[in-house]
Amino acid sequence: MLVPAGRNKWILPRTGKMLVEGRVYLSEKLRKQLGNDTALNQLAQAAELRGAFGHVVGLPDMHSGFGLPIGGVLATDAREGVVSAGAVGMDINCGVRLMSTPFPADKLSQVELARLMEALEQRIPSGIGRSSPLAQYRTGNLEHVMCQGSRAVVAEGYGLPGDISHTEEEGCLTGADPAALPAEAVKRMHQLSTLGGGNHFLEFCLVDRVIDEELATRFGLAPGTLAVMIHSGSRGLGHQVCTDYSRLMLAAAPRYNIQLPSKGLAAVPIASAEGQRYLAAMACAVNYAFANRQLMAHHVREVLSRVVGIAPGDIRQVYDVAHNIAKFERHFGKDVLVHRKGATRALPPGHRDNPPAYRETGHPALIPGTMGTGSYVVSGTAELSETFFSVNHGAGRVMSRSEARKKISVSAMRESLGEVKVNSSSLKRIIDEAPAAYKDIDEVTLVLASIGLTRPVVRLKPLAVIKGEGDE
DNA sequence: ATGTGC
Repeated sequence: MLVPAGRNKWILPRTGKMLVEGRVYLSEKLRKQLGNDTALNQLAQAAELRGAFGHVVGLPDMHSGFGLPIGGVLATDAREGVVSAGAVGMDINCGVRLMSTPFPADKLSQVELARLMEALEQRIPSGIGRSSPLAQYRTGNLEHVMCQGSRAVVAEGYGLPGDISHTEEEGCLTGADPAALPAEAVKRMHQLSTLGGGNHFLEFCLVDRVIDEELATRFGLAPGTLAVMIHSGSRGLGHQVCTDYSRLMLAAAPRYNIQLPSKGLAAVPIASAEGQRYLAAMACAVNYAFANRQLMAHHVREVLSRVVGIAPGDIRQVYDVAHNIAKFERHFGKDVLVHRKGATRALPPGHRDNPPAYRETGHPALIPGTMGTGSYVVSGTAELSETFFSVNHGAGRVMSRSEARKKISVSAMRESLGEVKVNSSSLKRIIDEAPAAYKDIDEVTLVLASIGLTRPVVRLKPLAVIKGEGDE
């Protein structure tokens, strides 16, 4: 199915109803690992959607998802093209925030680390179905959060102004309209400041390896220091927006003479009333997710200052990026809607959409690895234009959750975690997140770096991780 | 990913 196109690069040729070809970035090893995964079919199907522009992209962590594969990018013509809820994904603005500290990680005792975890667990509920620990965010009257994102909660005292300038879109995607939210979604916006389950986590880590000294310095990441990574999204709200609009798009597509390649890729014209409403509802969920991570970052500051005495102002936000989002951008001289699903934007040095602090360097792109293994901070280069300035969002699964539960034993998982502290007393409840269920983060991250599309900046090593538990 | 499935 894939035709080699140079080192770590493959073409998915145009066949059948595909309007554009696919470009897929995999090492030989990853291509073998992917095999004939349905992800390649899903990528080919996405290329059939009206207005598909340039090429569809499969990133090194790609694996099958609902509609578009996770680790997939689809750009559609902003005027003539469609928008697909499934091409953004269930967890709208699932994303990652990285905070740096000046604190030397080797000065942190195991007792202090345990205390940090305990204190954070008290403040941040995790797992499925949990409600906000903060009364004012359980009222359902959250129009300001939907419309202003991070800014709304920083204004209420949860954060520092620098957090906003160090967040993608400054923590607020334009075009949000709470009136576009489905009734069922409105019922589910009581979860601000909660972590969630699955691959979401809150991690204390160490800036372990500095690969690019100049960029690491510019990003404020000093070797040996303690850092914190928050991986979470829009919780039940985003899930409901995707579910309801995907169903609506499926019903509406025939009215616009749109032939759908699959249910998961249900789509309507961007210009249609349904398309506009989806984008307005999606922006609400995007902003809710930015605010969610903002609130958790506030708790991280409080706990770090209380337990180990780091001044809150010294805990800086490196950046916050979205992994599941659709945004209007300009590429190859054309206005397009870029759907990124399990993909992170990574703008190159000098790009005007960079935040001012990172205009010259390109903003940091955050790639969380698997629990217990490691994560990367990378930066995009000008050559990354061929992926619409997108990089992989993680390591990518090699097994489904159910497969992982069958094949991985608790003892094997415990061994693979090594010294990493885990909050969960029952590894069985998070076994679908075992490192063995994922690809190798080093291998995956180096695919784009080795062909000059990204510059790896630092590798982070986990010290302790908080995960939401599922069922046994 | 998810008050976890048409």
